[in-house]
Amino acid sequence: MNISMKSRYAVRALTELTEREQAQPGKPVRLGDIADSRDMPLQFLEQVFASLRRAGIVRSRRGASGGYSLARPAGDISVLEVVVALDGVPSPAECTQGLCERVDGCGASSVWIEAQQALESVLGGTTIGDLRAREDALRGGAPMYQI
Amino acid sequence: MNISMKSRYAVRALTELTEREQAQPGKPVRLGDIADSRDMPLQFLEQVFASLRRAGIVRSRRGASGGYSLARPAGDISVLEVVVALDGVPSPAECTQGLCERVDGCGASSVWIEAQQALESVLGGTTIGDLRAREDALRGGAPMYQI
DNA sequence: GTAATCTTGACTGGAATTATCGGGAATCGT
DNA sequence: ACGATTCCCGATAATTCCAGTCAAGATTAC
Repeated sequence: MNISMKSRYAVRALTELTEREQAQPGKPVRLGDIADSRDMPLQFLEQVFASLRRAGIVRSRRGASGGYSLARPAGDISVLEVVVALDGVPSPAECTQGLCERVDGCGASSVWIEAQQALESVLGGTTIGDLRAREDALRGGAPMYQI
Repeated sequence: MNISMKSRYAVRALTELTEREQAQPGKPVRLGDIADSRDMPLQFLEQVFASLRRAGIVRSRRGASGGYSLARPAGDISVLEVVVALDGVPSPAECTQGLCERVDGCGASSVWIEAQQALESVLGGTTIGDLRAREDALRGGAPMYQI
């Protein structure tokens, strides 16, 4: 169940990235801006985004006025995918990865497997786009559009 | 917070304890027997069972021909309860414990909370008695829980 | 060319995990 | 009473993992 800071930073950062892309479509977003606006260590985020890029979740453009963009629409990127890219498949116990301590007659492994499936179901059913929408809702009826 | 070896040993050990109690009701089971039969370090198990005793899951009897007994029927002991006794509430991210890094406008925390609830639902809905029954099924040659 | 930005790998300090050790206290059979 | 057995408990060691930092390199815009 190792959902580490990497994954959590990644989810927060991707939500921020989505927001900024919506504001200025097509323009890459600097990692420094994301780190600043959500108070995350920049150099740590660099590690995180390197993994996200290898996983095909974001695209990068180097050099001046470079930055990161989503490789796909935010609604097509599940939280599970992000977690897998950074921490691997979230499993409450190693049993679920075929490394059961006692292969024969271990009734316990079934419950860990079920737990893992439940976890995957929740994380796989939520996208970065969903989280972006939830943040809008949390911000109290979108002050920009208030009458 | 992870599901550590302590919790996994505990679940395995309690399943074994249940089996042995069914074979010889009323007789305390030596920890050494449990450790031997499922290949777990005895002194580590002692730590585990100290926690289980404090949590009211098992009862102990000291001295020669002493040992441990279940404090309640195996069907009334949930896996969640065991995990909580050893590792605390299993939460995929600290957000869920009221320690969100960014309280205001963090849409991400909701997904971690949902994940935790799913986890608790699975672990809370399975008892040691269930696992014991599953082992019987596995040994009977009818694998019910394969993926 | 120069500045901005991503890319990569090594490194570190601290914390958590997984035990191990050594003795102590209660209990039973004889 | 006595000794074997078993649980009980605190300290400690070995290992691994995590979160973050550092430093140098590659690529691009201007």
